[in-house]
Amino acid sequence: MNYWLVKSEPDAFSWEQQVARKVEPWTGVRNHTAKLNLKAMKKGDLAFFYHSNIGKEIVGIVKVVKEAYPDPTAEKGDWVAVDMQAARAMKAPVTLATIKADPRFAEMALVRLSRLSVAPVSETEWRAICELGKVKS
DNA sequence: GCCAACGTTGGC
DNA sequence: GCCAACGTTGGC
Repeated sequence: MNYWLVKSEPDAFSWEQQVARKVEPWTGVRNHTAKLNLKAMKKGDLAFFYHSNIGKEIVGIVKVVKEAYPDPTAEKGDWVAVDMQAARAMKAPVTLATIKADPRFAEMALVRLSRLSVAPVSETEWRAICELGKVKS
């Protein structure tokens, strides 16, 4: 069981839309590092849903319900998508500012590789963020 | 194969 | 609106 963090600009696709549609393909990733992370996802893995640009906070948790398959939105190249299902909302959104201010998260990919849109999260980090967000991990 | 120029992402 | 970080492109 692995943990992840996926970013979306709420202008393009928000947590509210994810909740409304329940299961949604996670498409449009066009970065090789992010693609490798998508391919490493297993059914049942959990990911934080992060709002980039607007909000800059973790707002919910999604579950991988379908492992990597060819991204239907890609015109060429072997890009992949996974299907995500809304699992639960953070009771208290965890902001980037909070994460940056907390030394426990100094090594997080979210902090160190700010442009990476699909990033791994360690189990320790996962538990700590769930605590801050007041949801079960 | 190197590197400068340029484009994109995303935080501030 | 600016800028840092990073990826991509194209000339050589």
